[in-house]
Amino acid sequence: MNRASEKTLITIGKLSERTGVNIETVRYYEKIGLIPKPYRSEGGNRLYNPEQAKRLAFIKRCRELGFHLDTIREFLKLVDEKNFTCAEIADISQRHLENIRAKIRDLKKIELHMKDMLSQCNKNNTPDCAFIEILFT
Amino acid sequence: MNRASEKTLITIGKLSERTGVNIETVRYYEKIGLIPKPYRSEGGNRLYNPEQAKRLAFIKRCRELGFHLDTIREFLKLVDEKNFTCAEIADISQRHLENIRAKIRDLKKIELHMKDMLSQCNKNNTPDCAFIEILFT
DNA sequence: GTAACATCTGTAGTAGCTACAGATGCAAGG
DNA sequence: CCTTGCATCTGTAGCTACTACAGATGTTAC
Repeated sequence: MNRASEKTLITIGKLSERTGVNIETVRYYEKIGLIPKPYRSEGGNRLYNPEQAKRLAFIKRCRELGFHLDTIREFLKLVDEKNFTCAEIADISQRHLENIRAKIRDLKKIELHMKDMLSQCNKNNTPDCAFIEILFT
Repeated sequence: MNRASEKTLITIGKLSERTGVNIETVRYYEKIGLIPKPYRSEGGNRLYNPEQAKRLAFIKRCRELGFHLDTIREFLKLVDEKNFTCAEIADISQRHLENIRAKIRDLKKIELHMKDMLSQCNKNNTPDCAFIEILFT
């Protein structure tokens, strides 16, 4: 650590604040080896540099897109080893996109089914409910 | 147990087969009190009657619609106690429908974002990937 | 120096299953 | 009657991706 990097080191609290990733989650990512072990202060508190913050932000964005941690791990490995091609990344992402589309289709089916059943309900204060009827028989 | 009911009792394997619910899952539902404890054979094997099979099928259908076990538990309690109104059931279901719609909206946003990023990829066998670029910076 | 806050480690809990291990139950064939 | 082989049994541990503590320290501002 040189003087310049010391200046830019931040605590886990600041890191969490800036990336929007929970402190506990940051420690969890470290534990499972998704992010490297950070520097420590003399007392033992974690200290992160901008590079590590960038890495965490990347993970956050991938998570928001619904990627599994294992897939993110794969992305990071490829990037770290500078051993990836756009075709390869695009392929993984394309498959993920298909999964998302499949999920949307599934949910739409459920939505339709729910809507349909609810439309058959009288919504009265009586114990005759089409929704329950349909599902129970 | 009378002679008639004895005839219709089925093992957990048959129950699983007929309802499409995994054997382990049936035992899990029993453990968490979602389904009542079944009869047992002299040797100790579980035996189910049609009523219990119907209950399990109801749970299965609710799960397929994405209801949480806690909600299903609530449904069953209301039905068991014959203490429900259509309005009440419809209300719970309506809220669930809203959740499903919210999920669909979220997934559609992700789909769009993914599609957009992927369209910027050159898909070459080179390590310059728009997808990674966008997420890393 | 001390109060107040941040961070530390380690463990246990969440949902809804699933996957064993190792011991029995049970039904059919010889 | 006995064996073979499949079905079930109990109990525990694992999965994903976190989250929530407890109880002990680090750090900072006054």
